[in-house]
Amino acid sequence: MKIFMSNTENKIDSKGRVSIPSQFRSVLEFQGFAGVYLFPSFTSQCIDGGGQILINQISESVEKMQLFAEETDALTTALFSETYQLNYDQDGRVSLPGELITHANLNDRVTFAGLGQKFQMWEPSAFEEFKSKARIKALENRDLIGPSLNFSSSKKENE
Amino acid sequence: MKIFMSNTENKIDSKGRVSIPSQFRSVLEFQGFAGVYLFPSFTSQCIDGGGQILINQISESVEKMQLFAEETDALTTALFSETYQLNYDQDGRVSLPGELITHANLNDRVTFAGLGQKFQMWEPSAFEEFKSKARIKALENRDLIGPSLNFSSSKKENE
DNA sequence: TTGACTCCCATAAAATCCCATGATAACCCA
DNA sequence: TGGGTTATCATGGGATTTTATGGGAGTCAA
Repeated sequence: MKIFMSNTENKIDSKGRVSIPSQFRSVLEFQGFAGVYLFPSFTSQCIDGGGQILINQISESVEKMQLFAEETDALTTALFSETYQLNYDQDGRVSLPGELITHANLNDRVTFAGLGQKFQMWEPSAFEEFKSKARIKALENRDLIGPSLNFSSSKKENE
Repeated sequence: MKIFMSNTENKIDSKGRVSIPSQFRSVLEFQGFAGVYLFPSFTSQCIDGGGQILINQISESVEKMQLFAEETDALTTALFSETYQLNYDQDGRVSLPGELITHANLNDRVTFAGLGQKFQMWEPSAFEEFKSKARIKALENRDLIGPSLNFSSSKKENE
């Protein structure tokens, strides 16, 4: 299973285009669609992104809901109305909708961060800040992760 | 599976015409019919819309109800008598029936919002209001959605 | 014949295609 | 192992296409 990992900082050019990192593209295309799905994160000032698998998971979870219920409308509005399907061009670039740029407070650079089945796009300095906090949380919650990871023995390596 | 997503604000011109967003058109045509089905929303002051798949879903769910004849008639009347099948022209535009314009309280602009298998048409400022409420409801109901979304991680951010 | 609707064309803005460049990484071969 | 060649990638920018929108002209029915 291919997943999104590592992080890279790319430029947003004068036309508003960004290159999707080539490693991410290979994950996306492996999922069967040469494009990305992007939406404002519910919890952070960043953009959440993923491929066909992520969208399928979301679609399936709402498929069985009632057709004409206000709750359904509210949920699907939150999920889909701010989600953008962007095919990238042959150079692997997309142009970001203004709504997403605003939400993530982007200027001319953006950091792509792989999170496994999805990824995030951050204003670079905001990402650095988030990352250092995430590291602390990860250490606190390391017992939530399966035994295959040997965090306890590596504790000392953090000097 | 192609679905309706993202949102765009389009103009209603002096002849009462509106462009169906091109991404929506590609979903509709993928369903085999170059037109839209529109009807007043049951629960909100907006227009519900969709393609052939949505209409099929509605028909099927009515059939499964096995109601008495009078009840079925009442339901199908309510559902279908106010439903308009509008073919768009070669520029992708339809002219909205007055009844729908009245129901959604439209002036010269309308926001198209994708909700997955259907979409909605709103007076732009009314949509903004609905969307912000929808976001809050979605956060409250985040457990309904699969683990793929980072809804759950937000719990920890209360610290 | 008037109004509603459609067809057709024009236009400006936005999105996309296409090609060029420099930087970096991967490769190859002596 | 080192040095040179090749491939890949991110990025810039011109050219082309698509899209939303305005408006003229034709069609049809009441």
